[in-house]
Amino acid sequence: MMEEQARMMQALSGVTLAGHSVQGGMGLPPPHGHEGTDGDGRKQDIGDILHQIMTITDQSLDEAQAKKHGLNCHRMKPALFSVLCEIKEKTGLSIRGAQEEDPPDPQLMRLDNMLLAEGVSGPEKGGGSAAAAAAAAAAGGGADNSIEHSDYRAKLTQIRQIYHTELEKYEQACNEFTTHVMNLLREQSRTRPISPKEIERMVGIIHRKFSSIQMQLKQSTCEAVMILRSRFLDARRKRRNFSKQATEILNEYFYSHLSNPYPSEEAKEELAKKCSITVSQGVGTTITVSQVSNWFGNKRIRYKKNIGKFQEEANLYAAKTAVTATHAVAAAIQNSQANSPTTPNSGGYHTPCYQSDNRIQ
DNA sequence: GCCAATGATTCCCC
DNA sequence: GGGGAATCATTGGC
Repeated sequence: MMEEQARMMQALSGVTLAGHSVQGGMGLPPPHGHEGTDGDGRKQDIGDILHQIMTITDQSLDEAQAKKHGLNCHRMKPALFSVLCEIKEKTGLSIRGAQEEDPPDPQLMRLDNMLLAEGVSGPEKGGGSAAAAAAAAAAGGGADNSIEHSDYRAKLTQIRQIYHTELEKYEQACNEFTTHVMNLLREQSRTRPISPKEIERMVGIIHRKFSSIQMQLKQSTCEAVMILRSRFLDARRKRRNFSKQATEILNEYFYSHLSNPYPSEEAKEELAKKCSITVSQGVGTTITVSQVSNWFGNKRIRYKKNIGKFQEEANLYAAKTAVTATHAVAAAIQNSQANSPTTPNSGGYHTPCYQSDNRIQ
């Protein structure tokens, strides 16, 4: 370090301070040898000033402060600083400067593109994202997957919010830190040679550090989205057999409406609700309207294809519903006898109407 | 492991 | 858009 300083002093003693007057009128006491030739006198001046700077740390605090103040007010200070800055530029810093123009990181670009495609970064599209729709489409889902769809969107929105909050925090911290460092360097530039370029470089370094942190955030956000997507799609792709109770409810409806096994939207909703209640008691899953539609679609075709095979099942449900109907009628009669005459209880479901003929076309 | 059952998906038609 | 038909893919019993 001392060798470096000595080298700099040596170098400076031969430097021409272009554009700066170095003659007389100094804030400090006149240096020795001032009466010599003009060139020699200047060299001697600079040598003395540098000597004072170098020895400032060896003095007491008060002395040093006084000397520092004197040096700060010295009319040659700007010239000296500019030369020192020039030397710094020409030495190590210029090498670092060459590394500044980094090409855009391809990994960062990939992450940015992905976050944009998933709807995490960039403008929000209706609270969800095109990706949600794309995911639904990729899974081949029909229009009615609202439960899973909204769930996916809600989680994606959550990720989006966390991402933006964190990003904002990083940006704020980056700005605060940059301002702090810049102020510090500006303050220090009064006592040591710091060029604006150097400050710029320092800002660049800080920004790069913070963007590497941001990259980590982007990476973990991408991972979170990937996990969410895979879970969402897996949940849709995996087939789960309906519970026994759910199948019974659907079969009861099917065989009791064999003449017209096409439940209305309301009936489908009601069936889905009923099935979900029974299923949730057992497995913990819900059945959607589209699943009910699928079930009836499959059932109609399979029944039609092989009526013989399903005959036994049809009889079973016919008997079962007949018993239920008998009980309902008995209860109604009993009820009418006990109270005033009322209409027989038609039950929560549809009246059984089993027919031997197949009306599916 | 095989195979029937079954829920889901896709394509096509009306 | 809903339904039929074919097909895929998974489940569960043997």
